[in-house]
Amino acid sequence: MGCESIHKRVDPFGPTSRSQPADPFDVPSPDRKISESTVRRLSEYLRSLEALQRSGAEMASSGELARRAGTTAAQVRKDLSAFGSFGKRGLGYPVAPLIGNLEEILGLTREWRVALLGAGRIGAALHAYPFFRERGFRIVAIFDDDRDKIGLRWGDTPIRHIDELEAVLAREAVEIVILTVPAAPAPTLADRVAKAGVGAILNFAPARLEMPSHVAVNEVNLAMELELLSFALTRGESR
Amino acid sequence: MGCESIHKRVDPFGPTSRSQPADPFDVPSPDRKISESTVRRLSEYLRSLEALQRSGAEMASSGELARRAGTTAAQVRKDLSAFGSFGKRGLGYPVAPLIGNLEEILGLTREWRVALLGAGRIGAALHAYPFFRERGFRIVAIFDDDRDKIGLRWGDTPIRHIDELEAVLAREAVEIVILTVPAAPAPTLADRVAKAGVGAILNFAPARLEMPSHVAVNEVNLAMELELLSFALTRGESR
DNA sequence: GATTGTGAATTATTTCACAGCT
DNA sequence: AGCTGTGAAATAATTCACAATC
Repeated sequence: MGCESIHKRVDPFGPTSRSQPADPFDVPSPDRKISESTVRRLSEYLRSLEALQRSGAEMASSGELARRAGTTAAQVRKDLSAFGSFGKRGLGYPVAPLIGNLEEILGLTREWRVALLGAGRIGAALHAYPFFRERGFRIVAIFDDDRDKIGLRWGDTPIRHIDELEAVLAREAVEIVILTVPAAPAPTLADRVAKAGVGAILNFAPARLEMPSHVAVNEVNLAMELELLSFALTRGESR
Repeated sequence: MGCESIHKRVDPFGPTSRSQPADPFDVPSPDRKISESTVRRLSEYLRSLEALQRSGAEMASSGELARRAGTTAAQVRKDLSAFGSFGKRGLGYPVAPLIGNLEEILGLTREWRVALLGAGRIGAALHAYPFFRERGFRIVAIFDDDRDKIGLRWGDTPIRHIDELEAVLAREAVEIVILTVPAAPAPTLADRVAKAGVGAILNFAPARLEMPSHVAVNEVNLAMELELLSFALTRGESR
């Protein structure tokens, strides 16, 4: 989208790589291309499975998962089957192992080193969002260009000046940058981030970033989300 | 979508209604169903056109719009042609009038009365986001359940207790609710909001809302957006 | 008996290609 | 000559339906 996405252009859903040999949740890399909508649903399944686990369930059918994730049973099975055979016919999917499989597929079994570019309100909200830590997204650097903010700390992490961007991204081995700056500086900053070797950008600035295809970009446009509702209300009024 | 897209379930993209007779930007309501991805792109075109207008352009070709919005010329023409013939063959689309047309299509020519449900950091960031005002999304009510916050004001708007939800939604004629509460209370609150007659919900809580089909729901899941990048990095590493 | 995994059928979306204006 | 608007073709995503398995 979501879907898109629209916006949301994550290019490198390209073909396969080799999976590590001695992994408790060895997931076969699929040969067919995985669509963004499939990955979004996998993330929903993971959320649903965690809820199921909390409520004590050990097995879950594709129908149950579909109900919780807001899709169809066939869709659930198709999505999962792209990565392997995780279910038992007649019984469903084992909850705990499937959580492990999905974490493996989504790359959530390791820690990701994240930098926040823009220490404004959205940055602050994201920094405080407990989920990020829980899922292994660790904010290791924060940047801003406001001299008044430089040197302040959010938690343990000092706010550094944008001038130090390249040096700190390298030193901290940052892999993902979250861009929460205004639209105007966003494209230039994104270029610098990409040149510094960062492989993924989550962009909250209402600006389109043109990036080399090896950089994954995901756009979150809050304006657009409201406009979508405005459109729905405008057309839906008669129903 | 995104776009495809999971999450982001805005149902009522259903068929047509009558358009008002004496409108400066009378846009024919299309008969075919409009997909969410199309609406998302329309929003991008609007953004691109505004940038073009600022740089003094009077006409824009589908190719130029496509380049800026990150899609193809054919896609731009298809998307726009679903709502009418806005271009001039040989010349392109007139920038200013098309902005008007898109604002009309997206329902941005009127003011929308919005309530914020949850006065935490995400709520604060959204409240401060200047775009909302500019586009006519006016926050007329703020709710929280934290007694310490009740009575505080954000700008002109007092933070009210959730107990007053139904009364204030009705009194303020709220049309859109932005949910920035934790996952646990989200479904119950969404039900109350829907029962109170609100037609659209923008949900930031990581919880699936099951709503009657006349309520448009749009989910923004920040967790998922990062997981998408994690997936891309995990599979893309070899490229 | 229930439920998965998956080709085949269906439906949706995007791209092509070109006739028709300006 | 340049560019739109749009059917037709191609591609992608979803749903169906059923054999295989527990």
